[in-house]
Amino acid sequence: MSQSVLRAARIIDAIADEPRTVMELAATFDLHRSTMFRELRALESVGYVHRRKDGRYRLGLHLVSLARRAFDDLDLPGAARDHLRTLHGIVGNTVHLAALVEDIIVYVDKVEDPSGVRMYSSIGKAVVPYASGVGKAILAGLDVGARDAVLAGATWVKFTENTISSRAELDRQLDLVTQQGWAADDREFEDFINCIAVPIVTPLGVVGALSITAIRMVQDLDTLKTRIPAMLQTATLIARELG
Amino acid sequence: MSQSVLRAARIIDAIADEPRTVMELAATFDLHRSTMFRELRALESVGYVHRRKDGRYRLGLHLVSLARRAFDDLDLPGAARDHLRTLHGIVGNTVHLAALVEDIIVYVDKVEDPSGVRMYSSIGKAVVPYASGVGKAILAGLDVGARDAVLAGATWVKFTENTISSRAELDRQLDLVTQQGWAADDREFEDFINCIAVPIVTPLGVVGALSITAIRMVQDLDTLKTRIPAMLQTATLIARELG
DNA sequence: GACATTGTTGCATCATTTGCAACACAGTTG
DNA sequence: CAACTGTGTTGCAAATGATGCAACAATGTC
Repeated sequence: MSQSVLRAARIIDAIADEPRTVMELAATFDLHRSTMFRELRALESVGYVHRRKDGRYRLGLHLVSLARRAFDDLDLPGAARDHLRTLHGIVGNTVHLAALVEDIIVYVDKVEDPSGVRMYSSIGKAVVPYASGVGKAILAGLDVGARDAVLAGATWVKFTENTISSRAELDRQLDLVTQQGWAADDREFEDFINCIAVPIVTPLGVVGALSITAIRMVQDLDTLKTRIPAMLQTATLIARELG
Repeated sequence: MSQSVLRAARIIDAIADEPRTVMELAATFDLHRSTMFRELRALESVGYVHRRKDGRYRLGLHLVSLARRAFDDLDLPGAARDHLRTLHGIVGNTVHLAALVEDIIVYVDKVEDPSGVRMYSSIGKAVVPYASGVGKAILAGLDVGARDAVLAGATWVKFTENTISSRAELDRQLDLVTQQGWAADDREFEDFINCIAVPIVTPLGVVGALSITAIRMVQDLDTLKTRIPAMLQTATLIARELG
């Protein structure tokens, strides 16, 4: 059973790449025309591919409706929950999880440091994208269009002296974030708080980010940076669990 | 080859319905556990399904990335083009095609009545959702959330005496549109113009609408209504071509 | 109008998938 | 704690389903 399904999946991928004819696909997969024809007919009957008037096959609509549900079922908090707690056990700091939900970034989970100061941040609260570690970690992984959408309502309020206050400056920083794979918030939202964030990247792109936070006087940014490897691994584990 | 693929598709649909275990699926499809296990492993290896920690399978992320492309490839104007011209040949009136593109409704094609008056409406122009036949035909097919999104920027300008000028009044009319399957624009945008519109509905939901337009003095609304069966059939043909 | 190319179907062969049995592992119960 | 129940997982021989072929249909091309 695996062979048929595997090949069907590869055929669908080929069609996703660009619409193809029966002959092209038969040649690509080294199959007889008749075989490929039957395969495509089967895929068409379940709505996975669709035959255009010109004879080429493209992806079918049923795939889209499936994906909508797959996306709705995507449970970032659920997938992350245990890993965040494990990370917290390692680093000790408050750990935040943020998700990108339709152009806005929202905190969806956090693990407080019981011994430390409780910080003001609540689950469900929207994140200021340009003034937070998770915001920057997520923005750095988006293409221009998506980045524009997230920043559409940006007011560029200067919360602190370090707050990024222009799109140009932000874009410059995001380039760096993309390169290094993590983002810092160096007193950019609150004067006494630092944080480091890493994106959670699935085959779909960035779906969220996680961060660790510290009071500046207790731990400086360089101390937090030593935690980056652990954070990256946590992010990878969460991504794997998602998909 | 068809049988394996067909069943795989049905299994995926079952999982889309809600996450399932190997045993449940084996029972549903009357297969041995081992067989279903192997099937799911194959589907997992290509990213179509994903095994959660609790052992249940849910849809995989690869499906979502496929769907994104499928959706991008969706070519409403291309699929509609010939059918619109055929319809124009039958009814004679100016035919418009509108698409719902990310919360806004846009004219994407039209067939002018060469003998009639050229009407002011251009391809690419955004439609006023509450003051047009195609707008109402589309809105009627959307759920509350999507309807809210489309109407987010609505100004409720009264273009004519008949223009709908409140959400409540619109919602009332849309109920009727949903019931009857078509929408009218009875001098609601321009005093001298009437139109009838029908939605184009795919398995994904409403993706657009088409309309026929007439100068009120030349053809009244009742005359236009006689064209509804032809329009509905055209919409069905277009939807079929899309999917 | 003949030719070339691709689409489409029936059929016998062949390969893949299937169910079984057996083992592994976890959670549960007496 | 040990036996048990339910599920996950793998090897193997039987059986079902997929494959290529050939032949025909349909379409476009020279």
